[in-house]
Amino acid sequence: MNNIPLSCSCNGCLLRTLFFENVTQEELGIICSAKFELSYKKGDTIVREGDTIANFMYLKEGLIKIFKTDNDNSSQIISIAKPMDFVSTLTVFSDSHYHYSVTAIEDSTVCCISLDVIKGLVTNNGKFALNILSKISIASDNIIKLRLDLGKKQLRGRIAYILLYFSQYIYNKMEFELPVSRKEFAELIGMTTENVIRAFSELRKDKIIKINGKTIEIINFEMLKKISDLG
Amino acid sequence: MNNIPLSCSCNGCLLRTLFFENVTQEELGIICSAKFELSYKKGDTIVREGDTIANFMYLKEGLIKIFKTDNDNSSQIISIAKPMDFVSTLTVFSDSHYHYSVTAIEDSTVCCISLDVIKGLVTNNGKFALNILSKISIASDNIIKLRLDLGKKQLRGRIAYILLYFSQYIYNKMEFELPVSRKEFAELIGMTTENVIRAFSELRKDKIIKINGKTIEIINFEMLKKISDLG
DNA sequence: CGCGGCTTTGATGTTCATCAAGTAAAGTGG
DNA sequence: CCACTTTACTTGATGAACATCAAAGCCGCG
Repeated sequence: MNNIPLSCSCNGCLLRTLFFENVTQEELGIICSAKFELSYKKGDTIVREGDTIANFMYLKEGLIKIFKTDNDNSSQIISIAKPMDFVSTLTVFSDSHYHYSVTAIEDSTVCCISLDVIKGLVTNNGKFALNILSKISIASDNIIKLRLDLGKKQLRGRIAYILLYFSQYIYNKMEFELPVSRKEFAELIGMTTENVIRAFSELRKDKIIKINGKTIEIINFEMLKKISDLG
Repeated sequence: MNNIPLSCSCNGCLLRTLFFENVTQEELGIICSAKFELSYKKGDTIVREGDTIANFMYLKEGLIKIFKTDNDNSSQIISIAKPMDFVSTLTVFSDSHYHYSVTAIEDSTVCCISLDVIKGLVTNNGKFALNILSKISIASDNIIKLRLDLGKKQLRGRIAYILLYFSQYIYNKMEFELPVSRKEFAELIGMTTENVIRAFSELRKDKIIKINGKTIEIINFEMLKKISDLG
């Protein structure tokens, strides 16, 4: 009954444990032959606001930003997604067109499965449906929590919060390459580029972080956490 | 095969068209006997952050606020929900406890169905599952859109935006009773009570709105829309 | 090599929070 | 029902936080 060719890359893929725990071997065979992977270089556009939604996409490798462009040339970054996160944003099941754009901020690999195939699975496999519901809810709630948390902090608190987010949630290291420009950082926390830079400089002068271009090292974690919590 | 008693209130309920379009008469019978309605007076707590989630709840009548309380005694209002909207917030399918609190801001009626019953329907009825997925996505996306829109505006823009939200989305009238206090308005847009009042006064002086206590009348719609759009 | 975008710092003005103080409204207990 | 307390509302004055404008150095890329 195992319909997956041994050569299929789905066999060793971590994403299986995320979404496809509850599917039969037969269903996995369908997914495996229907799926295709796309690679993107840093800076490449993966999804453009207004595009028709055809595929269910999630991130296998890399890092992406989900954002919205305004009439003028300013943007708001909604969230940063890491491997195992949705790419397709939340409107996959509720609209035929994307509400937001997605761009790779590191070299990335995206796994795509036709939305029709996924909808077929949801229709025929109740456990899969419940699992997807749960995953969608978590993804939404994370974004809402991010926006609420940022909304009640001011500049320094927001900066500290996002630095900790990168350090703990994305890289799990005290030293890391900032994957976004100062401008993008500003677009993520809703402040100006200049003030992001100023806050960085202050944190450096106060010996809370070390900065070398895009490389950030957290040298006073406790203080950074305090600034994030109180500020 | 019609298992709904003619006396059952589900028969004439608008909520049926929202969630239960795709269920069989038999399934509707199950829902009908499992559901129960709860009434709340203005100011009553419907859900408290941290409570165990037992029911799938949506608003039949009234108006509610979904909010989060901080360690100190300040709150952030996440959104205002009107009839046909979710009450249970988004974590129903992803966590066993509520992340947010819900309070009635007008006399309200909530329809409750055991979460087990809903999960059973999702498992056995694929079309129902897809419909729930779609509704959950829309609810999430609306909240995210609200937070993003507010985030890029300043005081006057936020005030105008929310006034239009009440006028157009909730009441569909140019004159309405503001369902929230000045303090709650401030908690919704993330500014202080004093500045909300000041902005109201300015809009009144500029003859864009009339204010009489909680009664608001929009007398220059175009200008209010311009303020909302531009900032 | 030079252009454009990113980064950095400083100076200036706007927007907003905070503090203070007073009025109005609404609930509470005798 | 009235005195009392509390909560909501309102305005002004002040300072802090932040955006904007300006200028200069840096870097990558055609």
